[in-house]
Amino acid sequence: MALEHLFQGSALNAVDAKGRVSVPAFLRSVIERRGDAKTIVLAKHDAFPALSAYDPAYAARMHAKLERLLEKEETSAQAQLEYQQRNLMAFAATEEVPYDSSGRIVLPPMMRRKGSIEELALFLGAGETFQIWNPTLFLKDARIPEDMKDIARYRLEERGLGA
Amino acid sequence: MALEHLFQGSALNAVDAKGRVSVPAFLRSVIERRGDAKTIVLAKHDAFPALSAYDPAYAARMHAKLERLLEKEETSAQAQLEYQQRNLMAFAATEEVPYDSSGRIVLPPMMRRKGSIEELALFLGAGETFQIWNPTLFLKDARIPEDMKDIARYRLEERGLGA
DNA sequence: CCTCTTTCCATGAATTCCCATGTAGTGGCA
DNA sequence: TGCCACTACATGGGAATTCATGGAAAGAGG
Repeated sequence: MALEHLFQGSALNAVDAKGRVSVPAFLRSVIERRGDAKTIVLAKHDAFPALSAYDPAYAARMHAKLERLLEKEETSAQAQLEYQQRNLMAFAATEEVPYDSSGRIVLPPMMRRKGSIEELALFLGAGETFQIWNPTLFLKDARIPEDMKDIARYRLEERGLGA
Repeated sequence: MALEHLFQGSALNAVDAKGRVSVPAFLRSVIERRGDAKTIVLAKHDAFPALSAYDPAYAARMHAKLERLLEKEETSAQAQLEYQQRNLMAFAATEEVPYDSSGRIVLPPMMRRKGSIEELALFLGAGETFQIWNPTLFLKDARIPEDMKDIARYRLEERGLGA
């Protein structure tokens, strides 16, 4: 996968009273290069108390991969069930949200809660996907390297917040 | 294959006294992008006590797929029988229902019963198809991952129901 | 004529769209 | 090199639309 199609960089944006957030322009440009949808897919991150986000084309590839797996493996009841579960997680537990001409999405209330997002959203590029964090939780999480936290601190200072 | 336009997201809608339910707008938009029918096809889900639903175009593709399977293994009488059964299930055991201008369908009584749907219908995107559950049964089913149940619980709370 | 079904209208809430503003970064030009 | 338009972005507010949902009216069938 070409480098110019990977999500990278970081930004800290405000979430307004209506739940709107600007998706950083540098992430949007990657989304639009990877496919031409002006939409992102949101999911609860499976390891962190944050959200994971990606473009619809990525979601479609995940689906295709699941289907191929199912057809290969013998149709044991166990394999069938696992397929059903993963499929539900991949689609029912995610939400596709469009961003408007100014690049904003509205964080669906459910996602906002699952990701514990409050008034600030920390965007972090992660290659095939990117993450959206509550910066406070990010700084608290013991699993996050100090260097990464420095980035978050920098973004907070830049805004005159944090300290 | 139509990798774009997959069903995703979740919603909990009311079923009124006449058996009417609003199909969530985000699912309708996928249906109409996949083909231009304002109709959904309902079937009993083959693994869960719920309904499976999709667009007419998907039904047609399933049929084509079954036919191809048959031609491949034409020699086997066993395969013939399986084909007949699956074809019957795919068509006789399904109902196609149109939704009106406000996006509502009337759940056919038989389907309502097969899916054990009462006064609430939980819609879950599942990629090529979506599911319609009685939220109570969903929460009871041991095969459903806890993360998925959280979503159902959230949708119930949102409505001031459940816990 | 009565019952069941489908169509139409009504409404409140939620969501989307559109325009306005501040700010920062870019490049041109004297 | 210092100043000034110009543009891209993030953000705010309010207006206009859409959505889910209830109920009434109209139509079909027995």
